[in-house]
Amino acid sequence: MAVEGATSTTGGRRAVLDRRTVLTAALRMIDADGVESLSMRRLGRALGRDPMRLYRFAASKDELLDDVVELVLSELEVPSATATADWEAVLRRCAHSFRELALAHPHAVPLLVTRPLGTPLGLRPQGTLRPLEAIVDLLIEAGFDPKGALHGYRLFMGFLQGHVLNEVQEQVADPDETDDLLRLGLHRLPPKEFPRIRALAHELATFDGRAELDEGLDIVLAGLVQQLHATT
Amino acid sequence: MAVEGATSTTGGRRAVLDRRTVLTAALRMIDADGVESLSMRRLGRALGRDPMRLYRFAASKDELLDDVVELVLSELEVPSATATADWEAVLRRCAHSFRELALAHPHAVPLLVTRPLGTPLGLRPQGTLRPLEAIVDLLIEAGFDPKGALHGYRLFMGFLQGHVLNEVQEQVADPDETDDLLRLGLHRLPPKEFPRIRALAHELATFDGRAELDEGLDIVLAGLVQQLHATT
DNA sequence: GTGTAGAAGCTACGCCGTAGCGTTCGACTG
DNA sequence: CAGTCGAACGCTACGGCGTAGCTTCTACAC
Repeated sequence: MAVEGATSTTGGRRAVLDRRTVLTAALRMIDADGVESLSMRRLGRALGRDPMRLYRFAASKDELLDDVVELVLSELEVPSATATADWEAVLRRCAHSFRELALAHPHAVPLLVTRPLGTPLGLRPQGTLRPLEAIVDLLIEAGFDPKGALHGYRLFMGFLQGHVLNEVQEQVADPDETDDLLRLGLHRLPPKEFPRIRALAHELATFDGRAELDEGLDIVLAGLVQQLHATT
Repeated sequence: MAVEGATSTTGGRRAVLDRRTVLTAALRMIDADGVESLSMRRLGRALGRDPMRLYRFAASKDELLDDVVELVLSELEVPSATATADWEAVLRRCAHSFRELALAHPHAVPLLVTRPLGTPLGLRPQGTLRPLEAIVDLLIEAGFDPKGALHGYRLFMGFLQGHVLNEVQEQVADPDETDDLLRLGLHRLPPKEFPRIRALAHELATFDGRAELDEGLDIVLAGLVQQLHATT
């Protein structure tokens, strides 16, 4: 059960514990059983190491969680300096990349949206700030003034976070049940008070996140385009 | 039943512990010191009661947190059944109410966006579902078909959550510092890699959440109006 | 009184994060 | 070669956590 990297020399000799190994093991643990299942002791056990060893790579559990967020975000496809031909297409691509990341690590989503809350910008892991830098750069390159670019980033990223939160909520109470009302547990809601929700059972059960993301992107990007043209 | 719900200060006699008292005390604790400062034992101590007593009102700490979310959301100004002529204005009002709620309880925001994630719709506290019911009702009343209304709700609420997450992040590293770069700790960022962010120090430091919410609402609501006209 | 139901409290178990300190071991110095 | 040193690693312990199980208290019905 011990997760080990490449054993270097002698067969019985374990490789030196490595920051990346620790973080990926932590992420794997979160992916498997959720954030609250991750403890320093269990992570140590999974790595076959003393839990205290982990403090070589993160000063505290909080910092380790921040680093996990950085690890996840490192997979995000972010606008690069070269591809600035069509900034709308680039943002679309980035949005879908973010969505796919969230779907690949649904249990990490609470971390993604929550960890930055307590930490001032400058103290966050730098990998966490790359999307901000890249998108603001993209928008300025596209003609926005700095303030407009920042607002655009916030609108875009806020919308994205909201969408992902919506989509990851898609939780089924009883997957074996075929009736939509029962699948979502909606039968427990008093019909007098929640007629609309109950009537939406089918729509709720057949949620197409990808299409809805594009739908939202249409609106958000149109808004940004209009703001761009209004200021120039 | 000898349950006297009176809040009266009955001289030497303590009032019977009450669900609402427990939840408001929990919320006060979160407001004061953040979510992770809330423990059953500390909450019990704050109420002058045995921690185990709290399990009369919530089956677990998780459920108690869900109930705190419900309590916070109960203050949200949600569209009422009395049909209002202008649904856009109602949504605007609701959005600002949500924002004010978040600013009043910034430490509870992680809970607000995070708690629903693990729980199927039908199993969530009912107070949590009232905004969904009300807004979908409003949109259908305004002419959307059910599916469109649901999509509209998701877009609206997702945007709102995103905005609030953005605004609550507004954290200052060093409030005494006058220089914007230092206030946000941005001086730690390597200038070569983060030129845009560093240049945005002033814009970041002077964030007008209210105005930016309205800005975003303009875009989102315009998008909804257009969708409404496209389908009819 | 006596019974009873609900409110309140106590103890204990197995976890948790992490401070402090000791041990092992490979590589380098002389 | 012996000696030194720093990094990698582990153990123990402390105070706090969520909560299961059980006992005690109190107010009222009879």
